[in-house]
Amino acid sequence: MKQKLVTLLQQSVEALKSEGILEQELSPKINIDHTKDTRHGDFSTNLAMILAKSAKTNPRQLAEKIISSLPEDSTVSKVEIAGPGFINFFINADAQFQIIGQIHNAGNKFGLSDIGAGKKVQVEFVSANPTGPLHVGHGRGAAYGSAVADLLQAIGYNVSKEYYVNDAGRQMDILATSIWLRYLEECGELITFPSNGYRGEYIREIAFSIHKKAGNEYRHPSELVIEHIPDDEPQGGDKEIHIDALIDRAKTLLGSSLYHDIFQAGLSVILGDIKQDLEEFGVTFQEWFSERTLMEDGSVKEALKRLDKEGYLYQKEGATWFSSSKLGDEKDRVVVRDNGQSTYFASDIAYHMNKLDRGFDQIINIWGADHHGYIPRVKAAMQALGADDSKLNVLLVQFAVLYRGKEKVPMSTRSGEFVTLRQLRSEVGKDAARFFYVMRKSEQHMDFDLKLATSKTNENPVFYVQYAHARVCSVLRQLDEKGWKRDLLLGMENLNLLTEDHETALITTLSKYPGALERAALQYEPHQLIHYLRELANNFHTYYNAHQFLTDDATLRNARLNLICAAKQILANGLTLLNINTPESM
RNA sequence: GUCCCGAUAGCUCAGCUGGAUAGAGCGGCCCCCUCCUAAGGGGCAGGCCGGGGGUUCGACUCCCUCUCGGGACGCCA
Repeated sequence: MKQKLVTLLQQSVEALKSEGILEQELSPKINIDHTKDTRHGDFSTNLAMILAKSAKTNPRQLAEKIISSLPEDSTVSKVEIAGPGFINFFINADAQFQIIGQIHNAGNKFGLSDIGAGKKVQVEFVSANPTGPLHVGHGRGAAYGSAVADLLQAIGYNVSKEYYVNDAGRQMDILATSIWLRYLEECGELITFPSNGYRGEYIREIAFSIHKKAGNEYRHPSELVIEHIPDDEPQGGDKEIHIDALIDRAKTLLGSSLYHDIFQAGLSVILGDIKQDLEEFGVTFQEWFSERTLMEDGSVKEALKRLDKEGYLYQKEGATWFSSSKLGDEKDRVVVRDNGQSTYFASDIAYHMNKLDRGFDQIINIWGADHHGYIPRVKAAMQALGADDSKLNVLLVQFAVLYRGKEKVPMSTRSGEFVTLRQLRSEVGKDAARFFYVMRKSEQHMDFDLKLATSKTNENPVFYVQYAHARVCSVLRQLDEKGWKRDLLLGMENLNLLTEDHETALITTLSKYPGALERAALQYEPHQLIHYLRELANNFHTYYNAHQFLTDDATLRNARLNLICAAKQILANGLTLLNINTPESM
């Protein structure tokens, strides 16, 4: 409908050009908006106000001329000038009704489009270190990332969802060592657990199962384990030095093969847990990309070689630096440490090189907001690799701050004191969790009150939307119980009986769905879709309370049924896209 | 100190790439089930859109500045 009005206005502008009223080279962007107030018609444009200056006349006069050279069209019943120079369009009711038939014909495909034209987009998200279960902070990234990806898919992009697994590096060594120490405890050794180790209960569980399976195979006396190890922080030492020494000790005592066993056991259990957790949350990935493979297959070396070849690497103080400051970063960054190990950032450069090589037209990274300082250096790396860094789009997600009532819940992965995504799901359910997470703008701080979210009294907006869907289903069941049958054709032929204010409002809202979906997708703002669905549900509930659908008059009844079934379809399309269930009864 | 994000009703937040009288939910008060699930609906009260400048026909929206919150600034990942 919008497109149609744009075309009509374009024709009018062309006509005015040839009359010499408007300048030839003018090609204004034509803006059509839904009106907020029905007294202003259905659509409006600010075209006259935009062009008034260059046409050297006032907006209302110009609007007059635009209207008079507007071609006749059967869908437009009235055109008015209002306010400072808005041109308001009133659409024929018959044309408005068409949306119901369109929704019925397209079904669950209604709203989908090919705006993306099949362009390849990669969305990388969650990518939490596999050192423990996902917590509620990761949950937000998961919900947001999958929503963004699914929305882009819906408007015709070819989307690939990916999880980058940080299965290399010091954190993983700390994990392996933590497991080993718990294992030693399991064997009966007396161990003072490092303050910097992973303290979660899941570590003990992994240790327990290793002990159960392998007995004392990995056991060493605690005296040997702690011999000459520098003090931990509580004893006045440095916790980092302490844990690094323990890692070295683990590697020495166990040897690389046995150490790798422990490492691998930890990784596979935790990663398996994460995968299952996400799957139950309705989040799936095409690719789980391992950081370690980048190191093992030489990609990291290759990436550094390319940077070196372009003259972006130099040596200083025993380390290798990338001169990212030449490319917009605030300072240069180390890529190979003085101990010969490459940094996390080096892996990241290789990873993005890999993404580029895979030929994505657009790369979207979803990161926690605390990583925003990384954006310039990654973009710098992409430029250094000869790529267009505008291909990379980093979306930031603020952490959710948890509250229990008025009390802030402290969270730290190390201390093991955190609320997991799994706990959240079991308490509030998948639907509520996803809905809540995506309800807010991603870069907005979010207060997540567990008490409120876990309370059985439902102030939860997800039910409001789901209930609208269930209510339509209920009406259809009632129809059946009354021994009536739905007559689709009869309803379609009598849509013109839908003249109540509530009905036109609902129809208008339905017609906004494709636009809402498109905007939500292109702006990476799934919350816009949520807001749309709430508006739609509200329109429906109001209508439901004001009018009886199952009237004795079969023509009116079937017309109304067609309308509410269209509403049901859109509710289902939107909720399904967000991976939220559409219950038939509640 | 530099950078990022935020500041809108008592609370939590929207405000659709600058538009007409700033909205919703919750909380408060008042109404609506002989009627398709009241997990619903209707109404009332509640706002210097953080302050101040600027651009514009027009600003919650864009620019500058200040104030106040949150976060980031490692040879950690």
